Amino acid sequence: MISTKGRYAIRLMVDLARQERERFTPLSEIAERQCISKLYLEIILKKLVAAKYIVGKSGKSGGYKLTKEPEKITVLEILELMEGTVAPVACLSKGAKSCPFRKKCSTIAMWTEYDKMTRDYFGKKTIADLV
Amino acid sequence: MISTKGRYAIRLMVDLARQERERFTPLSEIAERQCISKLYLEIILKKLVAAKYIVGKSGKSGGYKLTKEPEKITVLEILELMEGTVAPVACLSKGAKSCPFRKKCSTIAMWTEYDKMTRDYFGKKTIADLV
DNA sequence: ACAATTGCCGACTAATTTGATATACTTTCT
DNA sequence: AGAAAGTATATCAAATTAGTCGGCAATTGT
Repeated sequence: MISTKGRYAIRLMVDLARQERERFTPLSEIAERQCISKLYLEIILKKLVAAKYIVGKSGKSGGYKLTKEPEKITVLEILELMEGTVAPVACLSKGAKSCPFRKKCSTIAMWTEYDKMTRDYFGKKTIADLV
Repeated sequence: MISTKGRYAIRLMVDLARQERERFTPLSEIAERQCISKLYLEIILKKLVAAKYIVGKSGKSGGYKLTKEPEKITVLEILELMEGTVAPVACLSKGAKSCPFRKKCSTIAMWTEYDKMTRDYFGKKTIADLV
């Protein structure tokens, strides 16, 4: 299940996408609109800033804004950033240690197909689609 | 992400489906074949027995067997039994308290569609398909 | 210049889930 | 009787989740 970090991150990006493009939107404004704790949102924003999806600006009339068009940001990217992976099972996430049982595993094909479906769905969905 | 409970349960069902239909297969045999701790598998089997997917028989030449044809058991059923839900987000799982933010939520439609895809995929996949 | 505003950073915590393990007991067949 | 098997209950350590808190740094409107 997608955690609040991933879910909130998407809502946050959509919220920013709805604002005037060049304006810096303060966190307190977003938090209030989205009904999410400001303190908790900070953690999420920090990651998004580090990954250069948004930029922050301190001081009066500071805030956050997107660094690129919402059309060019997929939901998959954001989810992978926040959740680490969207793989349905541990053995399909990147960096997973190879499973010695894999060759005999009766279920791996099913998980692989489902993983592909998932990546396809979220990889085609952009932030702009949700605005 | 699907936990080991769900994943092991499916492998276990497939393993049983591969055995002679009326024979009781002892847990130790399954555990060895599937490389899963016998003690841990017990927890999983207990749930499957309680839900009447399999029956256990004590004593010598005892073990477990399926109660119905593998063609009639979907992966979705097993996953829901073991994981509680396959919903991608909390607000779509059954028994979730209604979200006051739902009407304004920019992402609920996406999650709902993905949830439908998921239920469709696993609802059509049966244990027999994995044998 | 300065005070208010806003982001940035690291640590902390409480509750829950996960992936088991251990022990004792009951049932059944030979 | 005794071995082989399932049944039941309890416990546990580690990780994850969802948040909170306090303080520092940057910026700007006046």
